[in-house]
Amino acid sequence: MPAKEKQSIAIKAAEPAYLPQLTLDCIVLGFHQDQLRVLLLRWKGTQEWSLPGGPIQQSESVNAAAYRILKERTGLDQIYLQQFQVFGDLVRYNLPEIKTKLQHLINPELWYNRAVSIGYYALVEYSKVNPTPDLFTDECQWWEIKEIPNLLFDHNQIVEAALQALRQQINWQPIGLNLLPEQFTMPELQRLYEAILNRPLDPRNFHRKILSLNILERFPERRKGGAFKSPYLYRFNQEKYEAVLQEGNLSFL
Amino acid sequence: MPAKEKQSIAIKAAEPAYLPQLTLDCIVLGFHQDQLRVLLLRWKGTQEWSLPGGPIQQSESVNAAAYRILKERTGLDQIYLQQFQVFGDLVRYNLPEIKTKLQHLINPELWYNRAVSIGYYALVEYSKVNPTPDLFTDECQWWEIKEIPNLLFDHNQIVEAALQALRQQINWQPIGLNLLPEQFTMPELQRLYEAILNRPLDPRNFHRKILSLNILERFPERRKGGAFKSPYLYRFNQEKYEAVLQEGNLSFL
DNA sequence: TCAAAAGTGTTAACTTTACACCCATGT
DNA sequence: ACATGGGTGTAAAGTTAACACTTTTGA
Repeated sequence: MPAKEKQSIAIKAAEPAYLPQLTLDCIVLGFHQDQLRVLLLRWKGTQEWSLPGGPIQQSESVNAAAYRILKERTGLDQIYLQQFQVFGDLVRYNLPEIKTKLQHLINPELWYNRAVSIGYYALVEYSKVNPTPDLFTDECQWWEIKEIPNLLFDHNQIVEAALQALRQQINWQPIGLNLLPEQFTMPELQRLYEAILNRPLDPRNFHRKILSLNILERFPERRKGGAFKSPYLYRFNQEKYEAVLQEGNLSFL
Repeated sequence: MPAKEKQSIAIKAAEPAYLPQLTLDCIVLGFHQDQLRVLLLRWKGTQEWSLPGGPIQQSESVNAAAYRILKERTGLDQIYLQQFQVFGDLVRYNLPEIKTKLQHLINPELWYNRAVSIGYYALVEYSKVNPTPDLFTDECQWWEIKEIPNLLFDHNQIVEAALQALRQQINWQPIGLNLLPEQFTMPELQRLYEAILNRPLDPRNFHRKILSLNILERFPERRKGGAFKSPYLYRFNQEKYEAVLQEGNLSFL
């Protein structure tokens, strides 16, 4: 990278148009081929990966910053987003190591000694996402949750914390549906839950439980295509779903 | 207040020894005379109340800042503390109004246009607390949760959010015990739960449910003193309690 | 002896779990 | 015809909810 560009990126990151020493990290989760996946970015000129994220502008709320970042990285704007934890330890990762690894992109003097990060997880429909790198990265890609490499910063821990938070929440609220396309089959939904909870579920009990929430509508047609009995298609009833999310007083699975 | 002192307080608040534009608010909950209570501070020379809180030092983690503030306001250091939400809206309260109300304490020019606040709730044993005001306030007092006045900033909303978070958590974890003295009776514990959940509970079912957690030990003696049957005293078994907190896989009440 | 609050058990309703066979479809 | 995966019901176990009377104590 020419020195000029390096300089301008670095200045941008330090600009006082942002809240200093505060960042935001997003765990963007999708579901594809029976696997939970997370969106990661590869930093320019390196093989180093990290979560999408960044600073918060003075002129936007923290939630708006999360939506903005998600919009930039995925192209989507109607997204289920959940703030789940603040990472505020004094030493969250090996800063000298980061400075060295990224010195070709960011002037080492411009790093804060510490920053606090607000963690969000987002649930998105895999097929609608258009993964887009940011200024510092030149690749944005889905990774299977079980194959995530060593990430920069404390991002491995943040992913782990996000998954724990998600597993908690899924006990109370039918979050899983945000990860599926508009039409989906019961076995697909079940595999999604199995992926999130990381354990097998009984199909008969699962079926009964989900239907008892009364947030699904079954289509008359079935999905064709495999060498087996065609499954029914469902979609979820947005209104009833919202009502259930509001109340949040169901225990689930 | 003499101009000199005003100046020094103001400089302190703006000192770069703190993370800029980030603060922390603590909802300190206690239980006394069958009522949930919250610790509030009255600002010097005003009748205005707010939550304890403040900025985070560069040299301390966010959690450490919360413990520090709690220690300063209550004298306690072994406290159940739970980070529950970040308040990051662009406009969280009427800033010009705040500047005016507190201009005798803080130079209006020193306020940030916005700040993000990290909300913590703390559960403490009422009788052990020694309420202590901070630099800006001259009174620190318990208020019944149902009688909280209009607070400065967005603190009424923050209290409301804390209570909601607490009610959620109490479904999973036997939090209530943190609010009671070492020895307590079953009816006391029940009244605590009723205060948090804001609804009556059946004493027989409650008794059974709590005991089934296996975290309580009953003393042979009973508590004397009222014109009625003396209740048994209990304490909780720290080890088993910790184990239950860890797992967090019990649904409760 | 009376008033106040504590202690305690049973049943019905509901929820959760465990479990296995037949069906539809494409090759 | 067969391999693949989808759809479906029932019974037992466990959990939750509803409900009322007797006991102890101090005044």
